Amino acid sequence: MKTQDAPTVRQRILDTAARLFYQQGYPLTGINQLIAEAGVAKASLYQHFRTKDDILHAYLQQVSQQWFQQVSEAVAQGHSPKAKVLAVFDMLKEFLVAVNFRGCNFQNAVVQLAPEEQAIRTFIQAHKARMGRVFAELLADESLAEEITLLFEGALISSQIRGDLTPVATARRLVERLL
Amino acid sequence: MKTQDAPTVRQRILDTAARLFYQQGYPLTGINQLIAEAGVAKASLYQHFRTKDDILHAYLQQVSQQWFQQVSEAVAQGHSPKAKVLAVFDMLKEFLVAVNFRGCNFQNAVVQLAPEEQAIRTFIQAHKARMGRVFAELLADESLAEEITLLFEGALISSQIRGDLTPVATARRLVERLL
DNA sequence: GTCTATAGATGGATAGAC
DNA sequence: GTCTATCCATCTATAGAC
Repeated sequence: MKTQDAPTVRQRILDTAARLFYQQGYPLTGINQLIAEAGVAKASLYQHFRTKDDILHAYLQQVSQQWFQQVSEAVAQGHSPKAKVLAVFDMLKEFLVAVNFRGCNFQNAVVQLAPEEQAIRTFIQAHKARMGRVFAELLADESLAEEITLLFEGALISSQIRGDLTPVATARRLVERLL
Repeated sequence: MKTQDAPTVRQRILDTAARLFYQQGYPLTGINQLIAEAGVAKASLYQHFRTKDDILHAYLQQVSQQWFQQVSEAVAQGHSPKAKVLAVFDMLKEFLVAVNFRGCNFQNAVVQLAPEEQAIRTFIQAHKARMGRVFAELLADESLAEEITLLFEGALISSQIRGDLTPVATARRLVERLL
């Protein structure tokens, strides 16, 4: 492995892409702005990524990894299945405040995708399926886990639209009653 | 009122915009494609709308009106509050199949908005608030209505991501239990 | 209302020099 | 890896002629 300092450039591109794609949206973020803010040359970018779509894919992979890192930390805090599930909803609260209610990276990406980008759509489906499995493994009740996943998704998009935490509070309240 | 044939051009633009914005997304749909498919001249378009944003706004207003038309038809079919609420979820099923799981016009729009387009974001919030009131008036239970609204939103986005109806079925099942 | 022409910016992507 | 120059397409919007 001779890639020792290469990660620096690639990582700077990915971090900048993560910020811009999330704040402005994927179609509204141009390559020119991306390289300007990342401080890399255009030729360097195209040495690490073949297309803009490749950057989107790599960025989503990175964010997915970070997301499940946060999820498992939240799960570790609860001392019962019920407490673990509720801890995930508490994590969601903190997350939304931290990102200023810009919603879910994956929901946002799927909405902004062009019809032909099937590979990325598939990746997002896998991410969401994995999130569903987190609840399913905690609860050992497939049907209940589906309901909670649905409330989680609803809380994500609704809080983004409203710009406040009330949907998460509503979801958490109902989850507590269901468990 | 001298506007008797003017609606034709304006309406053709709006209908085409509705189709393209919904299928391809707002940023990915260009004015040039819009006028080409609507069969109007560019100068004509700018006679009816000041900016592309104005078209988005008018399109959302039109779709919102049509949406609540469908909702009240669904509500009219039920013979009890519970049946009326469930009828709305049945309507959602038909809607999603008809549009091939492209999701909610308003959720999609809010995700694709640039940060500065506050007026349109406000309109979408009002649309969703009105949808919440539909459930609230049927149930006379504010907190229960919020939960059902949340399940509705979750079913919308989840079915879009998955590309099937299982989230709506899950939502409907839980709603039936809650009522 | 239509048509064409064009402005002026920006899009993604490539090539060559260093 | 950097820089600059450039390709061609597309973007929103305006102007002028008919």
